[in-house]
Parts: sequence; structure tokens; C-alpha cells
Amino acid sequence: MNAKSDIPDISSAEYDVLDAVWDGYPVTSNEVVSRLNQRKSWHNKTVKTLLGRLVKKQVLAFEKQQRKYLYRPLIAREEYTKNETTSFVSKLFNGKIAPMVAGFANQNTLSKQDVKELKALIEEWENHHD
Amino acid sequence: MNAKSDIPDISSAEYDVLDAVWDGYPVTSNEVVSRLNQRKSWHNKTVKTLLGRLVKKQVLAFEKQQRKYLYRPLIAREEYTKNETTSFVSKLFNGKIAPMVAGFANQNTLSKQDVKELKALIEEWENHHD
DNA sequence: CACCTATGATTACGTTTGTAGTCCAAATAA
DNA sequence: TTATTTGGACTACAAACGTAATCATAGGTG
Repeated sequence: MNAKSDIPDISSAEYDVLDAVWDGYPVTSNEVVSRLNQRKSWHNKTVKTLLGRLVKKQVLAFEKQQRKYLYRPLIAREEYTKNETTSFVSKLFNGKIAPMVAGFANQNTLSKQDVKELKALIEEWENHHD
Repeated sequence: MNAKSDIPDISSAEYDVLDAVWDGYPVTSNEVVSRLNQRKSWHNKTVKTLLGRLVKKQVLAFEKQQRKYLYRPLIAREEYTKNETTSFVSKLFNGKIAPMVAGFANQNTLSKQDVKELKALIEEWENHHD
């Protein structure tokens, strides 16, 4: 069902840029710089380099709008996060989700909301399986 | 409560080596090579280099046993995984665990066992937070 | 004892990453 | 129209990484 997803490696800095693109696209590099600079302060040349690398990796595409480029993602955020999550869990927790949640809960505070959502997920699951 | 843990960056290859050390220590480099070669096949020089880098990063320590070194971890697997999990979840899921579990469940098959364990975790939580 | 061998230390080397700077052409301002 | 600014392409460059090879040496082998 899942085509063997072939998502390239995305470095940490590249991810931040991609994340900003996901926040709304198509988007110019300048807008990406602005979005990123809410939090970090990267030189716009740096951001442009990263955009270029993401294009080369076929994670982003662009179309020329006269002089400027409009970037958009070629992979969906959900696809990416699902993938990363799966490999993270298999690498650190042998593919088992419960120990990961346990470790998380043990390190962080679970809010009532978190617990409510988890319960909802489980109920959902149970409704679909016998 | 948690001292701001100061775990250094551990590269992917380094992690595999560290993982092998966690599987039983103190351990010689040769034994680490054997353990790793169950799955991958790294040249023993490569493994030695990685052990050295982990020592330099103060992730491993060693004591001389005559000619050989016996390595052991300086950070516990739990500490590391908890840390990684927390930063993973905050990076990709805004710190919310439920969406991560949801994404995981959506990509992978949850077993009955998984669900049972998750329920147990939640019950546990609820017992401590009326 | 002379020599081969296993081990750790040091060095290597191409690639990826973080972080820009430089060069060139188009758009814009004067 | 000429000067200036701006956007992208190309170049740069050190540190981290993956992946060893070489060097020096303590120990075992004949």
C-alpha cells in the first residue's frame, strides 16, 4: 500500500527551511526568510542556499515568477513526518510505539489533553478492530 | 528535576556503535565489531574510529586491560532515548505526543499488544492524576 | 630472540552540512 | 538612460561524517 517512499535525507537546517515552506506556498525565498527570522536569524544567502539544496534533492520545486521564484514542496509534511516517525521508532524503540510513549511521558509532563487524545486514538483503533 | 542534559550530538554511525556497547559492557572493540557485524559489515578500523570519536565526545569511557581497551557507556540508553524522543516530538509535532502516535498508527499497524500497552500507560497516568 | 600480528593512535580523503560571499543579469530608481 | 539594488547561480570553506589505511608497538609464535 505504501509505495516504498523514497524521501531523501534532509539535514536539520534544510528541515527548518522546508518547514517554513510547508507553512504556506507557493512562496518566495524572501518570504521564507521572513518566516524563518521570526525564530532564528539566518542570512538570506544561507536560506537561498538551503532552498537550492532542497530543490536539488527534489524536495522542493519552483516556478519562475519573472525574476523571482515561487517555491513549493514536493512532499507533504504528513508523508515526511510519518516516515521520520517510523524510522525513529524503529531505530530507538525497536519499532514499538508504547515504550516510546512511556519514555516520553517519563521525561515530559503529559497534559490532560494529551491523555484525552491518546484515549480517543485508542478507542478509534478498537472500533476498527473487532 | 532534569538537569539540563548535555548529551552531545551523536551521528548515525556513532549511534549504531553506541547501541552495540549498550548491549553489554564493558566490552572490547572486537566484541563490538562482532556485535555490529550481525547486521552490517563495517571494517574493524571503521568501528574503532567511531569508538574513538565517542570517547572524545565523552559518550564512552574505556579502561586499559593490558593491551586491549574495555569500553563502557557514560550515558544510559534511557537517558539518551528520552532525550531524543523529546526533541524529536518537539521538532516534528510541536511537542505533542498524540499526533505523533496518530501518525505512527496511520503509517504502521498497531498490534493488539501495542494498544494494550498504551492503555496500560494511560491507566497508570490516570491513577496518578485523578 | 627475531618476527609476525593484533591493537590502538594518527592520518586520510571524499561528501555533507552550516554558513555565507561573489558574480551577473534583471528590475528599479534617479 | 544610467546607476543601483536585488535575486538567483556559482563558489567558498571549515567542521562533521562515513569509511578506512598507515604507523607504531606490545605480545604471542617458531
